[in-house]
Order: sequence, then C-alpha cells, then structure tokens
Amino acid sequence: MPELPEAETMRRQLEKEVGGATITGVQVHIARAAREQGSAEELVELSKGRQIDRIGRRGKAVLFFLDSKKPSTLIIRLGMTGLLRVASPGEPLDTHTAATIGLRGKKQVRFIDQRQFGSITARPGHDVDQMLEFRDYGPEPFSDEFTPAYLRDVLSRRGAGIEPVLMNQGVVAGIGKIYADEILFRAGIRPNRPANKLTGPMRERLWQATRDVLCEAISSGGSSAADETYADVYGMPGRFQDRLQVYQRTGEPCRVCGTPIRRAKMTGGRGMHWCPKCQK
DNA sequence: AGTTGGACCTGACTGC
DNA sequence: TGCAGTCAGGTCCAAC
Repeated sequence: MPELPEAETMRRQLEKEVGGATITGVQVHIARAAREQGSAEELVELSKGRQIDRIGRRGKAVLFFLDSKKPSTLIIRLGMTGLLRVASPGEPLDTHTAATIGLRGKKQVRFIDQRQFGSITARPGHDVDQMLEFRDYGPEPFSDEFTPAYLRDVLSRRGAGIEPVLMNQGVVAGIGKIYADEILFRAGIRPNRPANKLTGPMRERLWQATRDVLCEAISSGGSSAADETYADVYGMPGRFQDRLQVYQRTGEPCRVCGTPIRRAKMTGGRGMHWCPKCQK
C-alpha cells in the first residue's frame, strides 16, 4: 500500500513531469473518489485553469499546490491501492481510473484506485495544516519537531501496542503496515509492546529506525510487495520489497538470526509480523 | 482522551 | 468448475 516512501517517490516524479503545467480540468470517473468534496463542480472550479506551482506531500497524501495568486490545493489521498500515473490523453483508461487531471500540452495525470479507499479533493488556500484532513496530523518524520523527546511525550500517554500507535497519523504522519513492521524490526521492539513501556534506549532506536527505514525506502523507490499494486508514475515497481525483513515473511527465517518470522493479529484486527528473538 | 471494533471496497485465495 | 466465505488494510465512526 502506498505509504510515505511511495507517496514521496510519486511526488518527486510528478514535480519533474508536470511541475509548472496548467490544469485544463479534472474529470471524475468514479464518483466515490470525490466523496469528500462538496460537489464535482467545486473540484473543477478550484483547479481548472490554475498552474501547478509545486507538488508537495503530507504523510501519505500527494498535494498539488495551485496558482499562488488564487491559491488552492488538490489533495490526493492514496488509501490502500491509490496510484498516480502520467499518461497521454490517447492511452486507454485503466478500469480503476477514479479521476483524470487534464493538463495543457501532451500529458495528463491519472488517479487509479482499485479498492476505492483513496480520494481526490480540492481545498481553497495552501495552508494544509488548517485543512480538515490534516488538522490532527502529527509531525512529518523528517521534520525538526519529530525528536526522541517528542516521542517520549507522545508515547507516555499511550497504553496501546506500539505498532498501532506508530501507524496513527496523529502521532507521526506517513507510516502504514509495511513500514511499521519494518521500523519495529530495525528498532528491535515487539509490535505489541505497550507504547508507554518503551525504555529510553528503545525510543531512541525507534526514532532512528523510523528515519533510516523511510529514507532507505525512498531511495529504493518504495515497495511493491507480492500482493501490492504499487507502481510509480511511469508504471515501474519499487525495489524496497527485496529488502523487507519481516513484512509478508511469515514462517521464513529471520535474516539476522534465522528464527521463523511470526505473524499475529494486533488489536484492531490488522496483521503484524515480527522476529520473536530479535524484537523485545 | 485513548482504545477498540466494525464498515467501507475489490481481487486473490481457500474449501467444499 | 463454481461459488460462498475469508482476508488484506487506510481511515472514519461509534461505543466504551
């Protein structure tokens, strides 16, 4: 599923491919994709004729910052299976194309979303932190606000397992199942350890592992694991799946100690993967 | 306030 | 072969 590294990979590619282009219109093919917008007309009104100043990202969402004189922001939340693809208007539409962003010139951006958990929404202004969808978001993992001291404060109030806490976008933005599993392996912490029971050294390792794992995943162009649909804006898969240590490796030997990787459901019903020997 | 479980959604997979 | 049931998880919502 697209998490921060996949969203960041697409952001960088889009910046290069369509940065500076002018939007000629937005066409919604699957109405559900625009469910967070007041109306489809509003989506077009807030984006048509405006130039893409910059492509941004907040957590797992890709942001198109439009027209600084009459600012608005196009928000693509990728959900489980959302993808952005650069295409030419003549190419046949994928069955799951939820929306098409038309551009002046020879390109368009397509939002493809098989499971329809993603969304496309336009909001007035550029102040993302004030917008409904991001108001309660925690810091970006690479920001100055994300520090071991911040983790100490925020985790001290949480008695739930560290994995669901790490996946809570209000705690830190951009982490989903794949990277939560991988970060906790790297930090040597069991996913069901209560968040407020992490030791100081554990919090330090968690902080470091969060940044290291996400950084390496971005460098590898994200993960396209076995049951994942993820591919970049050119349709190319990521390369980080080859370096996964625990995610989707149930029963396979830990690459560090050889112990079979375990899988169990955490509270909330999601699966977690961990090495029973390396993670405490 | 924080935690938990259910709902949404589709394709892949399992079992009879 | 076919078909019902289950699973996967990002995010929101309601209940405790």
